[in-house]
Amino acid sequence: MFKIGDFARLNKVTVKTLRFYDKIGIFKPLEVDNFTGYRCYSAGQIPKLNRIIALKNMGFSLNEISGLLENELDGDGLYRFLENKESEIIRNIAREQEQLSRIEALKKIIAQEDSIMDYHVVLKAVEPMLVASVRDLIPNYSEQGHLWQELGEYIAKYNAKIIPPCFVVYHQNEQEESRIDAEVFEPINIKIPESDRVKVGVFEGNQEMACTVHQGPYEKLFNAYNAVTRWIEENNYEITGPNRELYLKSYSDTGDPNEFITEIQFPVCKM
Amino acid sequence: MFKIGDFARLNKVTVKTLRFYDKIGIFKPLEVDNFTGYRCYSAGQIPKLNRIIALKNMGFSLNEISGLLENELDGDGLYRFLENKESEIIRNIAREQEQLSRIEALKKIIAQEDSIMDYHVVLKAVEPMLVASVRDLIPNYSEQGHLWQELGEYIAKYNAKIIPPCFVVYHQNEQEESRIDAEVFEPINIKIPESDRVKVGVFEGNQEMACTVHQGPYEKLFNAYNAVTRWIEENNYEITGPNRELYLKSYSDTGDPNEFITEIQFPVCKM
DNA sequence: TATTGACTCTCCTCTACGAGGAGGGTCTAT
DNA sequence: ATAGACCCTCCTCGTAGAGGAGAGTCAATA
Repeated sequence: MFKIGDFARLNKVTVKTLRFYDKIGIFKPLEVDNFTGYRCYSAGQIPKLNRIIALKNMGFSLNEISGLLENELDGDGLYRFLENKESEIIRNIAREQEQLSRIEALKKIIAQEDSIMDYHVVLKAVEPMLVASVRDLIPNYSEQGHLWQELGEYIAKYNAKIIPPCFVVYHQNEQEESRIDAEVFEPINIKIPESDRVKVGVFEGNQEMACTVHQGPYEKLFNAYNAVTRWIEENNYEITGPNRELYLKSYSDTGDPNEFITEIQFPVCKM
Repeated sequence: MFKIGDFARLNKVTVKTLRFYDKIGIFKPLEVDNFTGYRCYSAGQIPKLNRIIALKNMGFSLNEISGLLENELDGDGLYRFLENKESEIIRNIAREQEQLSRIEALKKIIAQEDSIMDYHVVLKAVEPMLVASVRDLIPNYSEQGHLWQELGEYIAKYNAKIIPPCFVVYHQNEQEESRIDAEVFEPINIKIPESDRVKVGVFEGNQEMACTVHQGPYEKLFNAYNAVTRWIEENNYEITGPNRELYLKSYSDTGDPNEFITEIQFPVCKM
């Protein structure tokens, strides 16, 4: 018979651990002195404690272990249990590899240009949403005000409500290189009729969008584009469609272009 | 200005998360209505939130992140910080690879012989300890009683105290194959003189010992040996010295060999 | 026999990152 | 006026113990 300290030394666990295992009922002392409360362990209990430690070293939680020890499941059940835990661990490792690749990407950035963390890229899922849109060719990026006006008036006419933020998609424009094929979108709350200029429908979502946020005038937006496309490359993602520009704070909110907030989103998937 | 729900939707985090970040002070709303307590966020805060999320995706804790955001450390400091986190993640991955290899080993065992978890092998560190020992050639494993008696009497003569458990090391015996070169050990509490039969000294420890516990008569001990050596092989360890047999419960504690408890320990290192 | 040091007991708080829910106040549209 | 959607604070819960306070117990020594 061992007192708790000796038993702990023998099995290379702490006294705290043994008391904790007693408390949660996974491994109880053989007997407890009624008067002093001293715990008493026997050598015959060592195999069970060893089992617990071995399973813990395989990554099982104490909850899972006590289930395993009590349920006495058959070979097949145990086998499936082990395989589940394996795939869980494999998922964890994959997540950690992702973390490593993101850290590597950031390291490269600060090593090269010492521009410390101006942009941070995150992955988000974007839900499908009901939108109204107007698409047209414009001579340059600045001249899209009339499209917004046209779209806003149309939505107002039908008493729909705009759910910010609004955004733009720049389509590939192969025929005409001098002008930009822009489509401006407003998310709305109810379905309204279409016209030949205004399309209404559900804008599909994307499970993975690589996003970053730019603060300042639109002339410097290219920095944000550089940051995202670089991140996408260095973390081994691929662009799977046209990107969006979300206007989170713009002319209608402030007069100072330094306060403009714009989010860039690229639909991507892991290569 | 956004209410908490809108801001959460926009950034793909939960309301709970924003409230929590407010509470721990890592990301506070721009302003809080004095009367209603409603939190109010602005678009200008999105870059900071994005930074937080990006760093979280690299595996940093919120504590580390708030340190990073406040301290504004230079490129070098940040670089070292990133490298520390990388090596931490790499250690985690290594640990999980270990878990996988142990699970694989267990899977093989239950697939092959369906002997469900009779033995569990764990790694322990063993401390150096003061011991007295007697070494001799014996005709077979059972005939070691006289060695124990000789050792016990010698120790008693010098009033030293025995600190269980006692153990045996079976040395390689090249000259004489018919007899076994056994050395029996008792850990003791004080230094006593040596004799030509009894050696006294510090028995060196081992950082890594692969251990398992056998319950039952000594005739079946070979099963435990099989389990350990197999585990060592399948988890890519190497045996680095002679093994020990610890008698945790034996003749002196019980008359029933089915209650004997014996631990097998092999010093190993990762290949 | 008294004391000392090593050991043990219970009970409390702490860790990280929120999730889930209770109970109650607020806003907006019908 | 009311319903539904929001918002607030405060509480508990999970992992696997670690750390410490305050008090009781045991064995050996002075």
